[in-house]
Parts: sequence; C-alpha cells; structure tokens
Amino acid sequence: MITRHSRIVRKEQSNLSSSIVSTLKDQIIHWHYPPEHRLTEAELCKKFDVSRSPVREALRVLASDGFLKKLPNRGYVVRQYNTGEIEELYEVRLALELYAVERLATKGPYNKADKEAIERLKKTWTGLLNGSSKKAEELARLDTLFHEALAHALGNRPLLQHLRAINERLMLFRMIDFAKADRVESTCRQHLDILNCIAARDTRGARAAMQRNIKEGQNNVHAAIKDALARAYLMRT
Amino acid sequence: MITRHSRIVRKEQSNLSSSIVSTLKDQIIHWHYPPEHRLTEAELCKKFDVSRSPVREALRVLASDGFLKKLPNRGYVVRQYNTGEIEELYEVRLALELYAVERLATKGPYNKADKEAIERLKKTWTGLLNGSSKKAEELARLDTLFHEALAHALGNRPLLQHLRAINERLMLFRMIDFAKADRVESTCRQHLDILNCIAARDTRGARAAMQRNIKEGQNNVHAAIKDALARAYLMRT
DNA sequence: GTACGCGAGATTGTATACAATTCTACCCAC
DNA sequence: GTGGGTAGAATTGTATACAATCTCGCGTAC
Repeated sequence: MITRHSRIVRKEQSNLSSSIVSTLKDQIIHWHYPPEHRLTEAELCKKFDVSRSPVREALRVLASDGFLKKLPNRGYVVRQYNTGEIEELYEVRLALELYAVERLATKGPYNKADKEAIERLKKTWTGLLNGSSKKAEELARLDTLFHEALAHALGNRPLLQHLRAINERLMLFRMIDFAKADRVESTCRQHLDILNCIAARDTRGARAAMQRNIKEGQNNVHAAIKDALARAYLMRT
Repeated sequence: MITRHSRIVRKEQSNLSSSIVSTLKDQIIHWHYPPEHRLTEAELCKKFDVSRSPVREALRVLASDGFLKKLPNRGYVVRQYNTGEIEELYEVRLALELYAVERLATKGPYNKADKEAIERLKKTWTGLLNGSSKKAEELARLDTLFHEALAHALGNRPLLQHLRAINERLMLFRMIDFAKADRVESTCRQHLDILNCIAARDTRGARAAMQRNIKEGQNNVHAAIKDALARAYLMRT
C-alpha cells in the first residue's frame, strides 16, 4: 500500500484518478460536505497534492454518477439528496428487492452455492438475534450485505449493480436506522422471515416480509432525518 | 450548432469531453462496435481530432457507466451485454415498472399535469392503433417515452434515472422488437390497458398488463437476438 | 529447439503550459 | 448615488510534454 499523500489512499495498483474518485465519493456518502458545497479543481489539487489531470477525470466521473453537479464553466458542487429524494431511493430499493425476493422464492431449487449462501445468512442473523451487540456501522454493513446477497443469489448482475448504487447513497441513513435500540432485533426477525419464506417457496410471504423490513427502515429514517443531517454535519472533517 | 470536426457533434455550449461521451455512447448503444472492441486514446484523438485530455475524461466516464471496460494500463474495450445480460436488463426494467405502475394505480388522484400526461399518452397510442404506420426506430422511441412518462408521473426521480440508464442499453433491441409486424398493435392494446387500469385504480390489472407488455418484448428479443446482433453488425459505420 | 532476457515501440499516467471564459471589483461618467 | 464598462483575477477547457509501464519480437545461451 503506497500513499502519495496522507489524505489519499491508493488501493492496489490503481491510479491517482480512481483513488480520488473513491476518496471523494466516500466523503460525500458520509456527508463530510454540506449540500451544494463547491469543489474547485485547484482546491482539490492542493488537498491531494496532485496535478489537475487526475482531479478533472475524477470530477467528471463523480458528476456522471450523480455525486456532483457540474456548473457550466463554474466547477462542481456536492449533490446531496434531500428528504424527499432519500425516501424515493428507499422506494427504488423496495421495487428492486421485492422483485428479487419474489423471483428467488418462485424460481425453485438453487444450486449448492446459493443454498450455502442462504444458510450463512441464516446463521449470521440468528447469531445477531442472540446477543452479540455490534456498532451501528457494522450492523449497517451486515444489513447491506444481506440484501445484496439475495440479489446475488438471483444471479442478475445488472440488478445487483443498481441496488449497490442505491445502497451507497443510503449507507449513512442505514447507520442512523441501526442506532435505534430496538431496530436490531426486529431486523433479525424480518431477515429470518425472508429467508424462511424463500426456503418454503412462499412468494407472497417473502414479499410481505421484505416490504416490512424496508418500510421500517424508511420510516425510522424519515423520523430521524433531521437529526441525521445534524450529526453528519458534526461528523465532517 | 458548432462542429469542430465532421464526426463529432457539439450540442449547446458543451465541451469536447461531453460531446465525445455522447457520441461514443450513442455508437456503442447502436452496436457500431463489436463486443470487446478495443479503443485506444490515440485512435480516438485522431478520429475526433482533439487532444488526449478530453478523450481521457470521456473514456473514464464511459467506463464508470459500464459502456467500456478498463484494462489496467491497456486502454479500454467496448462492453456489450450478451444474451443473458440483456434478459436480465429486461427483468430490472420489469421490477422498476411493475412497482411504478402499481404505485401509480394505487396512489389515487393525480394533479392536473399528470392527468394531462396520461391523456396525451392515451391519444398517442390510440392513434397508433388506427393506422399511421411508423418506422421501427420511431416506435421504439415512442415506446420508451411511454414507459418513462409513467415513471415521471410517479414523481420519483431516482427511479426514472435508473429506468433511463436501462432503456439506453435496450434501445437497439426495442427497435428489433418493433420490426415485428404484429408487435405494434399488441403494444398499443397493452399500453391502453395499462392506462385504463391506472385510471380505474386497478392495481392488479395494471401490474398484469405491464407484465404482459414487457414480457412480450423480452420474448421477441430473445427469439430475435442473434438476428439482431447480425443486423447491428451490418449497420455499423 | 526452447527458454530467457533485453530493448524498442506502443500505450497509459501525470504534470504543466496556454487559451477561453466568467466573475468581481473598481473607476468614471452622468 | 447609480449605472455601465473595463481590467484583472479566478476558474475551467484544451493541448502538449514527459514519465512510467506494458507488449512483443528478436537474439542469444544452453
């Protein structure tokens, strides 16, 4: 692991541009910048101690992915979703996951790898139900992994990728969600419900369980969203 | 409209980089390049008569959006979806549109703008049912517009954007689909069914009609896909 | 004949120079 | 005091120079 500068992390044998993309994206996802915060090339060059070429390439990518908004001849501003758009993201998630879980419950016998994956999820979430308290961040990560594992088991790559793009933007709100004391237990039960329905080929039940799971998260976030934004603003570096 | 070079079209007051993005994306979408076709910076510089800076920025964006695959230190290759992935894209479309149409049928009275939009769609597709034959390309465009209008009426921007990203990749296959003689009439009926179900608040009916509509397209494409690829290859410039 | 190594060419990665555009602030006319 | 115009600073857009890395073929050793 080589670091050219303390602020930028170079993973594997990547280049400066992709390092800047992942660093900036991570910061935006975790709300280190307020909405509409302006980013100029010169500022980022100084911050990362690189020339404008990789910075420009990174900014274009981030703008294309919706993390930045490009102002014509005036640089970029951070694009944060507001309350309404966050709710809308939860809905898109719901649309994709309801479909995935329905297909998964319908399609019948899995191959060995899928069966093992489902078993592993069952074990993980049964374990979480019985004690072993974790931090909100870790729980959010495990929750994301659970939902992405289902999409993966369905074997639909594009669906998984769209889901990942959405989950990236919702990561902070998932953490807020799991900061609620009673949220872990209900999530465990919902996840086990989902898995059981899939195993029992109960299509309607699987959909219903998934809907409960996602909607509860959405409601928690909706209630806590102003608090969330305030915390995020404090957490920024 | 200023053109710096015959092969590249500059829209509005954009820059070279975004012009290259849209030009290349359009060519890839219409299969002007075979899968795995290699693109080098130097080649594109010559082709568009620009320097490497805008080309590099464009390539990174296209790679980030999944239109190109980046080989480490070896440039880029065109990323075309194979038969299986195209089917998967149709499934993601189905997931999003089933959800949208269900919500639309459920949510009750629209505002005036939505009502008008629905009325316009009804008129368009009633018109197409009664004669007025069009080319496959125009029909594909109208079909895409129909489906995106529904997502727009729902008022969920992220959902619309994900749908658009998918539709971009499916454009050529929609055209193939509409080249089938009897496809126009069945599409018109299905679209009118969908609109009527929405107006009647018939959630289940709306879902069923949408499912018929998308699945029929998917089946047509599946049957014709080898033919499609052959044509696309011939259509390339 | 095969394997290894070296080197030239090709290609991408990064930095910098220059051009074009836009914003801003100041000055002057009225 | 207000309005307009202009100069210069700030910022992005484009081109090019140089560095680093990889590819591939050729020659030589064994």
